Amino acid sequence: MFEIIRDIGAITRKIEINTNAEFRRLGLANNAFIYVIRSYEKPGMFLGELADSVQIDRTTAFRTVRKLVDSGYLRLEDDANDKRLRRVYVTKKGADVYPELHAFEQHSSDTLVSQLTDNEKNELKRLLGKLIY
Amino acid sequence: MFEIIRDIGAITRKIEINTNAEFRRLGLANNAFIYVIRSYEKPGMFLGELADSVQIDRTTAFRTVRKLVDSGYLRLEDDANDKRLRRVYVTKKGADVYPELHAFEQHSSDTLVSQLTDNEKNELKRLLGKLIY
DNA sequence: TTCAATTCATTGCATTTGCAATTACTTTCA
DNA sequence: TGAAAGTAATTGCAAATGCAATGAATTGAA
Repeated sequence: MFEIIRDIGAITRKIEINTNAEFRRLGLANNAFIYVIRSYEKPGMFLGELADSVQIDRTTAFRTVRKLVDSGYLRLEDDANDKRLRRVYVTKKGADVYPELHAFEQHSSDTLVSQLTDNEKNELKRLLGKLIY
Repeated sequence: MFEIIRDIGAITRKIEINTNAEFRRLGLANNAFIYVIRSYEKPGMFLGELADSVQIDRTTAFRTVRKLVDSGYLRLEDDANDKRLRRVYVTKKGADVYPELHAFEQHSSDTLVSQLTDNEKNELKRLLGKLIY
């Protein structure tokens, strides 16, 4: 059953290479596009929460977010109650680029599952949702 | 359907972090363990072939393999017919460590699919095999 | 209520990464 | 055959990465 791990590892690396190449022109390579997408969809996550949600090392995530703040895609806001937390939001620039990012993600996904029937697509989604990691 | 891409990305990153932590003591972090496993199972791939089979950048793969040659896990052999090619084999040291590497991979995989029935496991494997990447 | 354990963000540092370029074959095709 | 195109391995270099450590804030348990 280890083929599952190998398959998803290879798929992930291939998609990351493609997507980073696609968004390098926007300054969103090195998986930076991920943070813009997630912050748009769920505004106000704190840094560690955001990192954990995509399973990226917190220090790497921290530095990428800082870069995205510098380049104007994201902004940070101190939490009112817990002084440790800094919450992440997209700026207008981030919101403006979201549709393009998401469309490419959608396109990558469509290509990936293009040989599956609709039933199989749903089944795959369901099964992936049951995985424990 | 983009959830599929997100799920497998997060799973892959999480598993890589775990596995790298596990095999750092053997000098096999940074995905180095992957090359030992693959070279053991399919001896004689040339460098680019090995890199492509796991979807890792060829230059990164090249440097990792060189490190593994230096540390005694792998060895290279010039191809007899095509002078460009260098084929990769495990050494005794590499072969000796393979069972442990594969057992951990097996264990990670078992944990991942532990909430699935046997039928679901087989179905997941089948569906992943149909993906285009 | 106090102090130990936990959880944040952040930094230091050595290592790794990967794009772009180079060199050395090999293959193709006119 | 011979030049052009394609495919290896390899290197240069700037940037990214991630483990380990730090300090500040919060939580929990006695």
